[in-house]
Amino acid sequence: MKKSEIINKRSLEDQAADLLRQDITNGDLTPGTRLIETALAKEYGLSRGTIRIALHQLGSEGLVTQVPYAGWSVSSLDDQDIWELYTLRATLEGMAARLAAGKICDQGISRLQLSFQRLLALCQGDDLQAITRADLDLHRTIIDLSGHKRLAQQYRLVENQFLAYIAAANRTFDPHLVGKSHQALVTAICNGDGELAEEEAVKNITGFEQLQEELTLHS
Amino acid sequence: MKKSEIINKRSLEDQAADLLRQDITNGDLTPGTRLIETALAKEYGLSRGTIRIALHQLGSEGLVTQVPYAGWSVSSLDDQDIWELYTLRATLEGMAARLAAGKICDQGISRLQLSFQRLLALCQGDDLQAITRADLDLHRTIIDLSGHKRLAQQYRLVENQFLAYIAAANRTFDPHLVGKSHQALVTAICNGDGELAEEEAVKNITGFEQLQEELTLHS
DNA sequence: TTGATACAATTGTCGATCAATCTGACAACT
DNA sequence: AGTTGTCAGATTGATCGACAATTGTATCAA
Repeated sequence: MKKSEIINKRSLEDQAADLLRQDITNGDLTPGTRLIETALAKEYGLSRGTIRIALHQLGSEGLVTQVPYAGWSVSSLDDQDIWELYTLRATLEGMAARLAAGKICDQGISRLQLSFQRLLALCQGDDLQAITRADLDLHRTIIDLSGHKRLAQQYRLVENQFLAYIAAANRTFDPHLVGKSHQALVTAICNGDGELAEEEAVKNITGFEQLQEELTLHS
Repeated sequence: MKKSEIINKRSLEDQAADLLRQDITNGDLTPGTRLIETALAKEYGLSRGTIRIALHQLGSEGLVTQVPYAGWSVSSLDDQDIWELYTLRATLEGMAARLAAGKICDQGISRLQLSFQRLLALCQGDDLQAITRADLDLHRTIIDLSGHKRLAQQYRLVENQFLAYIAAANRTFDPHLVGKSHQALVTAICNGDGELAEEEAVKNITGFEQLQEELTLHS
């Protein structure tokens, strides 16, 4: 553990962006909410210029939208956007799973199994939020094991937008399905079978897409 | 063609970022070049704050790197970075080719063929720069035909870093190979064969990767 | 060689200021 | 009724000047 990661050296710009990002992905700021630079500056105790850079940052991440001279607002997503997030996420996760399987090592297997076991344990209960966090942690572990910085970065963009959408939509799911659906993926990676791992990762996400479709048919 | 796209309403921040981006991807600014906020502000006739936002933008695109309190510089790439760009680009282009094949229409076929023919024609000569531009245009057309905004956006990030690297490395290639290697990809998309199109797109890029490896073996 | 110090360069951050543009409300006109 | 003009308020676009924080470098002493 590096000391440099403990000591707070992050610029205020980044910290402001972090706080806002968290509020959006948590669902505290719902899509459509207006964000006023001066108001945020006063609220965070920072200058307008600092807030401005943070908002531009979030804008490039797709979390907030800017209308020139009119203002910023939390991005809202239409059906096309949701489709884009699902398909892109599937492709990126598939790639990560293939790479991770190709360079898996003992330590990697441990990390993966640990994360997976935690998820399985939580799936016995019904704390949906905790399950979601564990689910995300598992996926992030796979991305991490791929050892691909840019892939991780692009995945984070998709994931954050995805989170903002999920949090706002307030959807529910069956805890039992979540745990099982990851079994094949985890074992494929641990076995070093890249092709199968990629296939399972994609199946994992598009499976949820189908589930999503069924649910929306009712409305 | 929307009139709103003709009238110049772009903010100075964006325009400054565009200019810098172009200089970097063109190779006018080589990796490692230091960028000083005050100097740029004076050079562009803009205030420091405006330049600052442009630099932050380019930073999130991976084109420039920031060392706190020390300065900005044009990003340099090591072997790992190059590998990341190749693999990520292959995956994204593969996805785009698959999607494009799945929704190909007559107009799309026309656009694709036109772009491809232009590339073929240029490959008879030896204007390497023109060939590169035509090559990029063909790839961008495929990305466009996928109808996936986020995919296009993420691809652009990879492409720009790629361009900066290529421009700095000043590599050469055989004009004849470039034209032929795209034939299978184009026909696969026009035939609506998504699986094949994805495969060919990936093969297209990783083929260049192998070529790259051979070249680096000499050094 | 090492360490301490001083100094210059550069970014980090702030605050104030004015211009440009969007928004909404309301009046005027057809 | 529906369109157009006008006005005031809100918000961003952009500039400037100032100072603090940090890094990098050169210098000198032990």
